[in-house]
Amino acid sequence: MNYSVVVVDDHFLLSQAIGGLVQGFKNFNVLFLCKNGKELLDKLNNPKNIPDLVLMDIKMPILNGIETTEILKKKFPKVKVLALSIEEDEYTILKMLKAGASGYLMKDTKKNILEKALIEVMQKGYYYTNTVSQILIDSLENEIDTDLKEKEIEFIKLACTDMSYKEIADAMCCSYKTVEGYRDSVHKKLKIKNRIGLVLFAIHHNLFTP
Amino acid sequence: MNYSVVVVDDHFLLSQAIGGLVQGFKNFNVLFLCKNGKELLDKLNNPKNIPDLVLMDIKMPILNGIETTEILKKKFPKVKVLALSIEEDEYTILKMLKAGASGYLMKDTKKNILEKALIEVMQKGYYYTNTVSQILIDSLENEIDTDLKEKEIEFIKLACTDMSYKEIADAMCCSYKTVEGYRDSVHKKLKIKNRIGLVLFAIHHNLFTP
DNA sequence: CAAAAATACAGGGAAAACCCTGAAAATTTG
DNA sequence: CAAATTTTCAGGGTTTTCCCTGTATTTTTG
Repeated sequence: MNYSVVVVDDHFLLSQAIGGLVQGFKNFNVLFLCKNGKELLDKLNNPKNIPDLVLMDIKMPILNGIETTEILKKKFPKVKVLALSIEEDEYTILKMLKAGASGYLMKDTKKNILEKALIEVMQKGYYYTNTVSQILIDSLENEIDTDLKEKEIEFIKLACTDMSYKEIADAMCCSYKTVEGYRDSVHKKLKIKNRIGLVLFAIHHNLFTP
Repeated sequence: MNYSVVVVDDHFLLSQAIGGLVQGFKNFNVLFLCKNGKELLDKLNNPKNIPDLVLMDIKMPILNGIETTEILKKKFPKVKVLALSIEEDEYTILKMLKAGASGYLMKDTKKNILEKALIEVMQKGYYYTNTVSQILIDSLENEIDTDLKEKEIEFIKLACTDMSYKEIADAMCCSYKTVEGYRDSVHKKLKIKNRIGLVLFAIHHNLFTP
């Protein structure tokens, strides 16, 4: 059995190099490479381009890994997604797995682990490292209260620019006092004490990419 | 002639994959891989480990690419350094070239460009893409006033946390008014209008890694 | 060594951010 | 449809940030 793989990553050298590694594995061949999620989804309109597995980076321009995975799994549930990211952040990992990824490989992954992961995902349907499993278990216990509303997320993204809250209110077409309300609830939910903390949270949790 | 290459990058898959690419090039072989600058410098204490060329990432834990290159070029001026980074930020590129790098490859570099760059660096002594050349020219014209003082850089790093300026003053063992002075001069130099802008600048220019 | 420049710090005022309480208006739900 | 909840927004006060002018103190430089 031979499996086709697509690598999606905006870092060209990385995707090309990973493609090379995958091509070297038994039973796997690389179909093509993509620079971002948009490019991948466009390509998949042609049935010839549908792979068995997608190796997907998370931080990407235009359409990131989480959004791309959500759309991809809706349209093509059979295509397996293996997340491949530099960041090892709990929140992001959970988001990616919720979106439908079958596994999550970190930046310190070695060649033979990549091969093992590819094989297990195609055969068992999933591959979780110990670190990822532990995060999953912890998340069940803690039940992280991070169900941010749409408006709150929109606010956070704007709070990551050098706009004042008054300017943010204009941009969101609402009162300045409403923006203060968003800020207060976000501060409470995320246990953050000021706007700098909010920016750092947003970056770490991929709500905002600087 | 056969040249030895060392790859320094905290992203294991990337360094391994790039190592694979380089190993495939004529006249080049990979000596070893490193996870950060500290690891590289330690290894170089053994004369057997001194390569002809180092492919160096910039964002790394412990010791970053700029600092590592500075130390490396002082101790071993003959070793060529080729920067290999995800970020294409003017300030960082200039810093890296000033530190002694013989070239700067961006994230969209392709396999054959990498080979060409390696060959040119070893033969001509340098390799600059059009983008990098343009940045160099622009910098000469604009003479970017970004010679931040030590204290200002220390301040910026602290301003990237959720500390108040009062707390920063305590941390820096100086008056609150002095901290305000640092802030004002930094705002002026970098043409920034508030603390969020400063954080974003610091991230983009690798003064701070979130 | 004197002039110039850089550095550390102050006063004081305006703007923005922070943080309560509370109350219409809209939405969800039994 | 009425009750409960969520969302939007207001008043008002405190703290922090921002920004100006100005002045000793130290350092650099001709």
